[in-house]
Amino acid sequence: MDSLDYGIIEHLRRNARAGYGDIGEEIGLSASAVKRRVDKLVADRVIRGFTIQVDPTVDGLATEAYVELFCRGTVAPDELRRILSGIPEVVDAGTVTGSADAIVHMRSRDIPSLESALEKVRDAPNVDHTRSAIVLSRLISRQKH
Amino acid sequence: MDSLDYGIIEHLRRNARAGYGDIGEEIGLSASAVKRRVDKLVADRVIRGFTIQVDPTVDGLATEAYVELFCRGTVAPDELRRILSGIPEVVDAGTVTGSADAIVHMRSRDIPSLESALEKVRDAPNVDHTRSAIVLSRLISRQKH
DNA sequence: GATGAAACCTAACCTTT
DNA sequence: AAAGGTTAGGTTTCATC
Repeated sequence: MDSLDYGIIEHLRRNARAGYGDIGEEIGLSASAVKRRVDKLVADRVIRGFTIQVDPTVDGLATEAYVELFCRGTVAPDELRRILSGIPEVVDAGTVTGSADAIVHMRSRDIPSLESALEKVRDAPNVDHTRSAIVLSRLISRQKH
Repeated sequence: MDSLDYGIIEHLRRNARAGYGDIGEEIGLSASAVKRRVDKLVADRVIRGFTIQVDPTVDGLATEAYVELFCRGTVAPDELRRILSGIPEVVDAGTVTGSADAIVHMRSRDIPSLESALEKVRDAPNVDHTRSAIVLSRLISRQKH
């Protein structure tokens, strides 16, 4: 991971379909050298995948909530991860400092489907209760990792 | 936007570098038909961009927090957006129901840089106070929209 | 959907450090 | 050995029909 790799990642972030030649021109390498580095970055899982950013309305996932999760006793992060990974509406989650054990960001089609996803979260073992804040209007949405 | 377009989007989400021929094989279209559709999806801003998913540790943004934002009086969402968009550490934010006015997801290098970013949020006009929950361990991180 | 020229990807081989 | 350049082939893209 040197500055050339960072340059490649930076370029691919802006345009994942860029040609190796184009990238090489920017950072000062030949196309094949760039390809070798990209292949290595993918093999090393530095680059996790090539994807597209899509207009959110296409998914019809217009309803969002930030949910605080309160557990009974101590719950292992791995167990929480296992539970939450089975709920597709969970976009983002982490254990946190403060009175809640975790914060879960959920995205769903509408309020009823959000509610049923929330029930799945609440029905998990050791989950005591949740506190939800429904998103009224999205302010920032930056595409990061 | 018919089912073929959805198929194309689905395929490109999994692999943004897929060839038009490969995509066409899956959905039953010729390579040129796929290219025309992809070009149109990009022109119509349904596809917003082609990008990569990168190992988060590469960015060195290891510290995260969910911050509740409490404002004085009423604050227009547009004003909040203007303020928050100037703070690069803000990954994600939305106005919400409940006692807080907004929830802001921040990502930063370390605790000191998170703190200074938080100060920028708090120093914004009409922001009364904030309540932060620092992320201890990331549980889920799904690449959506 | 098909065609053909231009661009690109890819792997093998060579050079340099 | 490790990393970049060069070349040649096969494939893909892209404009046109």
